[in-house]
Amino acid sequence: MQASLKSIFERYVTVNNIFKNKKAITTSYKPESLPHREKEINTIATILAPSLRGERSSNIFIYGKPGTGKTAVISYVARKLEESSKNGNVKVIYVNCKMRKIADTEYRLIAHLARELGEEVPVTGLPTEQVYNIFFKAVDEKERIIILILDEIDVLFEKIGDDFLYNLVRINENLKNAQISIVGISNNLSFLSSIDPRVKSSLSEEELIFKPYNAAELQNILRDRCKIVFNDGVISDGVVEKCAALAAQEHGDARRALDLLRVAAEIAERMNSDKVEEIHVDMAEAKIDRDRILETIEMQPRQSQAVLWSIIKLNGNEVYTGDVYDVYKKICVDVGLKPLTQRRVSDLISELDLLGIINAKVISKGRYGRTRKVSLSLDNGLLEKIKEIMTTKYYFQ
DNA sequence: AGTCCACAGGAAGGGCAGGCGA
DNA sequence: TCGCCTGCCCTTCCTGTGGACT
Repeated sequence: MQASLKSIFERYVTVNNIFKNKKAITTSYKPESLPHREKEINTIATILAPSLRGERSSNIFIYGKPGTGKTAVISYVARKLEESSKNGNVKVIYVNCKMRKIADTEYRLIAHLARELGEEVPVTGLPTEQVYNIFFKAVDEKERIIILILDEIDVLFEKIGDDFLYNLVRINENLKNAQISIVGISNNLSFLSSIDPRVKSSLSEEELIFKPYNAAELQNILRDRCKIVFNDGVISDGVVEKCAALAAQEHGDARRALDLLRVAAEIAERMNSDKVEEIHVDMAEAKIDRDRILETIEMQPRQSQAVLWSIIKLNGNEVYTGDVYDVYKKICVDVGLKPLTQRRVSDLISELDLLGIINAKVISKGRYGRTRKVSLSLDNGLLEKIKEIMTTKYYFQ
């Protein structure tokens, strides 16, 4: 092993100046206290408490912007509830509806729920009705209360409509032994107004709104976490304040604040610094955005990358859907891809827009038609990096 | 006011893969 | 093996649209 490499590894093994418990700042960490959410915790606990006596509690609909602690609070209460339930008669099932391959179709969602209850359901092949039957049977197997948490429920609704919700909120009518309570979590308040009124009234028997954290609250959250995660004195003055202020600008997102702190500390560690300084937070902010976009682009299917490449090649001009499609067809010939129809390419442009990689705005050019004006939403440094990846790794010319 | 353009975007359905039960 | 089912990606067909032009 080269001497320099050896010294790098040795330094990581022998000294770890910054982190005391790095796991405590990862997304999977479940904190033992949730500052500034005591009221919400108590409210939810009060609503769900009847389940401990074997009675069905009201369904709850929770709304709040990302990073306002919705998932953390409900997971915390659910965990405590399961711990308090004697003979395990309370079962909590948590589903993140944003997860692909788990909850992006009605079949997959119900199959996933059935699997959570120990049933085996094939990935495809069965009629959806049969999967419902398997799930209903598993639920009703014994006397118990099931609390079903559907996180980002609006995402699922957009994909598959509200039939599944209709079936789930009415499930208790057909159960003999068990009862189900549903907790729906959403970032989007208008979601409730777009669902079937019967489903809406059942789903939102209780409603809770999580307000964004302000900068002072975010600072408290970060300071609490710093005590667990970092060694004493490694966080310089102003670092916590800066992370909190940046996250407060983004609708009071605690997750963003913690991410900034974590990445800043990692950068400081990599730079051999004994302390995390404000400059590391600036670098962390740039790195988080950059990594997210690069990772997203690399995960795109080749057709989508070809569309993006055609937009990159046209960058700097007035670019419309028709122009993108013309260049895209040439690129397909160059790299041996079968060109898709304009209709499909139009959808791919929309998807890239949704991912925040490009901006696509529908405009009308009068008698010259209605189209989308497309531009890149990437800074020059990132654009150069993307060009490098696209040409060397994916062979676009 | 009517026409026209270049699409946007919804709906329907084809074709394929993967899987099940008989 | 066959018929049936779902998911996914895609095409085809269609209607709708905003504003420049006539």
